[in-house]
Amino acid sequence: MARPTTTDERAERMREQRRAEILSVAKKLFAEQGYHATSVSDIIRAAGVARGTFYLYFASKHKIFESVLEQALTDLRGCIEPVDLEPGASPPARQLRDNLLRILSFVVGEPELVQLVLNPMSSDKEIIERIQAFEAEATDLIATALGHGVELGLARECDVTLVAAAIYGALRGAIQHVVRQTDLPDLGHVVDELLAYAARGVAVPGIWAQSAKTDG
Amino acid sequence: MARPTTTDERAERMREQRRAEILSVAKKLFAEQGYHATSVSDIIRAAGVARGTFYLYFASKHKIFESVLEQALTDLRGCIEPVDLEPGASPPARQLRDNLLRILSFVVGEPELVQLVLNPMSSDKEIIERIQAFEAEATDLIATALGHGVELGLARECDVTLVAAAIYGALRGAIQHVVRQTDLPDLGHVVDELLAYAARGVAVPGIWAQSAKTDG
Amino acid sequence: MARPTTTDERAERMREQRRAEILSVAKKLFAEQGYHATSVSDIIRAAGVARGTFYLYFASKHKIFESVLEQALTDLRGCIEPVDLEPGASPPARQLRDNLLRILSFVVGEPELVQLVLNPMSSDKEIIERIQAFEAEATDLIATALGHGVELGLARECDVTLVAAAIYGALRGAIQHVVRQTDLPDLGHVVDELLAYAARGVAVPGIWAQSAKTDG
Amino acid sequence: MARPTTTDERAERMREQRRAEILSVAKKLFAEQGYHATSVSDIIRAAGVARGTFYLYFASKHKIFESVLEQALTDLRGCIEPVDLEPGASPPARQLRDNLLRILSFVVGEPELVQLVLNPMSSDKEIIERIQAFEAEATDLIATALGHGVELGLARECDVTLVAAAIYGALRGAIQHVVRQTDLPDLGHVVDELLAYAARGVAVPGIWAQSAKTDG
DNA sequence: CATGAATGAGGATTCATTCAT
DNA sequence: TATGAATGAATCCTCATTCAT
Repeated sequence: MARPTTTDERAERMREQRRAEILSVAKKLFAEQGYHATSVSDIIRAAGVARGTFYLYFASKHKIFESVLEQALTDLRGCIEPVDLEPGASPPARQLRDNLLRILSFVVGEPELVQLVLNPMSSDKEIIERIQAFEAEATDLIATALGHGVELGLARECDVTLVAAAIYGALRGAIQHVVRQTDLPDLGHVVDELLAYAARGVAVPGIWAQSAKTDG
Repeated sequence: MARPTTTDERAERMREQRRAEILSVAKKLFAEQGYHATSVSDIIRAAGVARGTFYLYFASKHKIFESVLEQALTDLRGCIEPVDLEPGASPPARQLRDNLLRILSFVVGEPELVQLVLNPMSSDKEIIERIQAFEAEATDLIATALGHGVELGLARECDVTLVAAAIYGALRGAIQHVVRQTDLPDLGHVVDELLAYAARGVAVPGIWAQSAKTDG
Repeated sequence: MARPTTTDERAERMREQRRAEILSVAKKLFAEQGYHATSVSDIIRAAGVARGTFYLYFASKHKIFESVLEQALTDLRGCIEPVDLEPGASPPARQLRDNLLRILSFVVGEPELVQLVLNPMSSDKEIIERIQAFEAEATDLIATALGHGVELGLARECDVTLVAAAIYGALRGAIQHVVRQTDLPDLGHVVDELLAYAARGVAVPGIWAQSAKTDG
Repeated sequence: MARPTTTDERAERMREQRRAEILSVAKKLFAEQGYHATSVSDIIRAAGVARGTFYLYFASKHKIFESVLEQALTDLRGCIEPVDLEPGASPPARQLRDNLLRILSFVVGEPELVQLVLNPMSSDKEIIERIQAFEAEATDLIATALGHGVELGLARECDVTLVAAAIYGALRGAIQHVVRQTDLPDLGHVVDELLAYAARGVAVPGIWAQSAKTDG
């Protein structure tokens, strides 16, 4: 406690800071120009570090791109809270709404990441596969939730994986739509529209009227 | 009638064939590896032509990519028939179904193009913009149709552009889902599920019961 | 005599014509753009012949350039009549004047050749050497004449080869000057000025007054 | 004073050295083989540097050629001191002689440059134009001097620009003559011969006897 | 003879990565 | 640690020449 920070710790912190700075700059550039169009020279120029320094923090251009992507996917995952169906939990529709709101809020704050993940202009196979893995993961999540819904009689019978893919796509489409707006829309409104659209598509006929009231 | 093909015509045909062959090989490679990861060397090796020959048919690597893309977008556009609301025309739902069926059939036959257009891994800004223009076009088409639906009382009031973006996304998601399957599913089934999902999402509450019967 | 031209002869003539046509076009292009900047494609396009045809008449791009150059040098040589010092011949100064006039007249009619020979922009070593050989030849001619002049007491003692090189250079400079004029000057005037300048430079002091009268 | 050279300064010097080394090698090759016949591969092989290193110092093959040429023209210009006609200055003939001596001395020490500037074998239009601009400049200088000479009654009336072109040509011819000698001649002798030739050509008749005494 | 599609060696340039200081 | 000069494999493209028709 006498010396809360050793020299090493301070050094470590500076190291982290520098790494973060380079990473941040790279994220911006990758999102703007794509992987191939962004050279290591671009990154070090923008970050104000020497060429050699870059390789002190990242093993290769490929690796820093992976780091950027990893961070993006991790952050995105962090927005999603699996729907809790326990008795005491808040209503599923509510949880769904909160999830969407979190995702959209995050995405609006980091539009570059959207570009990176949803329009991965220029990358190589491995990276595309990484992104597709994320999409599969997200789609699975939706499929699982949808499956539960069907079991519980909340959602109608359907080709669960196909509809999940469609829902993921719808969400993705909506996100792109939102991100492209010059002035940000009311996210609550977007979520409501989205839910109204997506939920109806899977709701069992009778249930709709009620859920509409609940959500609205 | 005596000489149905002149020498010139035959030469022209061979020229076309060769061009098509290179184009086809390039399409495959671009779809598999992306624009940057595919070198002209890759293309000529796969096509079995000399380096110079390539440039006899295409002015540059960029141009051949544009050709591939152009063809894809043109073919895709060709699948879409604007919905005819005239009295004598077949029911809109039917026309919608036919459109979807055509798109899916085409897409299933050319899975590489899907990769190219929907997951344009690696390309440069200009190309990405071309694809986004296509997406905007498609989304606009949907938005217009949706707007008409609302006016006619077939669809409920909603944020038309947002929902159109969601619908485009849903379609896109479904297509990717279909293309990824190893053994092709019954496209009719896919279309029905898709319609069931997408239509409900926008249908006016009362109408659903009927349209469900009609479509199902 | 019955048939003054056989089929072969006619064919031969046509062959010659075609060759000449290509050569002429090539001369123009080489003079305008230089050797390297002029492609075989440029030549055949301008000449309106097929690629293969070109190689029917000229073994290579290099060879056609040699032909162009050869023609130019031959024509240029044709303008020069060695000064005849025999008793009955016209006065040497007169012969000199005629030579210069012939050279300038030719050069003014074929400005491209000047460019080609005097400013051989872009050529390779071998060709440059060919041109230098021509220059050496011309300089030798001048040196010999100058030597005779010294022997005969018409020219003052001097470093004959050096002065010959200077005289050749002076002539060359004057030619370039003339060719660059947009509207052609009076060649007689140019020759007189040139002679006045060049002759004085080598004349024996005393002689000048007379030769000035003679020339003027 | 304690540390006369910082690390930076030393690095800068090394950088300069390397650049100079490549430039020197390139000058030699360009002079020997011409622009087109000299490949970047030739240069880096001769300079013993890697391909990338070349582009570290010169943006392109074209640029390094420009640098070589620029240096040559600058050095050449540096040899010329405009003739000073002020009362106290040394006699014009003397100044002329010194100029010529400087030019010849320089040229003898850098024979490659002569090749480059006077026989610019292979280059493109732009470069040829640059050289012609230099020639025009030099010719203008001579023309101006000659014009003054005429005004002052030192030179006879003549077509100034034409004679200037001839004088420039004569100088050029002499330079080529000198450079081609295997063993270098006495430059003083060359200059005297050249002056004797060139000066007489323009001197007013009467003046010659005197100036001959003065110069000789 | 004439044609022009096909060829492939060769050229200029880029850029991710290394390493001596 | 930080630096940035040096590296060279890899890329796109050109163009003189050939040869089957």
